[in-house]
Amino acid sequence: MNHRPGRSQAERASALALQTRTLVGKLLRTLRDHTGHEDLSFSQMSVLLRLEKDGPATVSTLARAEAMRSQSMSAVIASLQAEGLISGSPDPNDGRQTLLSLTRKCRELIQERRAAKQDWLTRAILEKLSAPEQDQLATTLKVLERLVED
Amino acid sequence: MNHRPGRSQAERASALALQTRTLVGKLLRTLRDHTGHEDLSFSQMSVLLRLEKDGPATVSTLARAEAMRSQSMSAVIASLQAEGLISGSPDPNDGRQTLLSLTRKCRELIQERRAAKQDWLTRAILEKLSAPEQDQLATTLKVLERLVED
DNA sequence: CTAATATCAGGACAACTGATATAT
DNA sequence: CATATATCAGTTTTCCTGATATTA
Repeated sequence: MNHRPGRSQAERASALALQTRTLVGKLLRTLRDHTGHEDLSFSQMSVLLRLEKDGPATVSTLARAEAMRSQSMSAVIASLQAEGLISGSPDPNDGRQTLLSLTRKCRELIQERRAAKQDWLTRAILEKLSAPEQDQLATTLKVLERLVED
Repeated sequence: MNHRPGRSQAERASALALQTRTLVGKLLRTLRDHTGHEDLSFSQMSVLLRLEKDGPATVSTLARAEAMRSQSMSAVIASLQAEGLISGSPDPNDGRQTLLSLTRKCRELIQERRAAKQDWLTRAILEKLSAPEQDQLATTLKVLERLVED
């Protein structure tokens, strides 16, 4: 169905761009809906999951990882600290930086949620995508990463 | 690299979910940055491109297509009408509905922008993705569509 | 009368810009 | 001094909820 004659590369890329753009918007809104209002926000959740996966990080590092300004990330961090989910300790090697890590309370919360399968996206991937489709998603995510790298 | 022993399906799905979540956030912010501030917003652009591709539509239809409330879509539409980019005419068959379509001015604007290759995402797809990667992206987009369908 | 469409009003949240303090 | 990190303050944008008018 692709590469059919009469359709230029540019037209094809343009159609792909529209599809991608729309899907990003839909996924964002759907994720936000399913993350829960009295719960954690989209950005808060991203930060927690990242810290859990990669270990302690600084505000700047997290901001870059999410393609967000450090001022915006500071606000996310402050809200998470206010809820006792992450804690910061000064970096002994560089006084400007603060190393952020998950509190025990947060780790327990994540474990609970994971056990209760409360993450909508994880559940959707498990239930609606076959193993080959999951592989394909993983590969495409790497490709898309290239687009936002700069 | 996938399906390696010792890693449960659930862990794999969880990791994929994190990657997906992060990418959605990054793509959204990157798209918003590149769409231009004094220009059209992310949502405005999505609506215009959709109307161009699929022809006239109603507020409700557009809202559903973007997984957004009709009240929110109404606001997007109002802003586009204020700029003279779309026009609405009452549906003769159903007095509740208004059929929205692109104005001549808007079509010309889109053509100009396309000729000037001003859409960042289209350009990025053309320049950074090989033809097979573009095919793969198209297939994965369909898979992801299933996740947000409900 | 019930359901669907669209809009108005008000509010919450996310992320921005600009300015500032501190440490390298 | 120039650069990097982090935060404070103020603002904009986007999208939401709830209520209302209109038409099917």
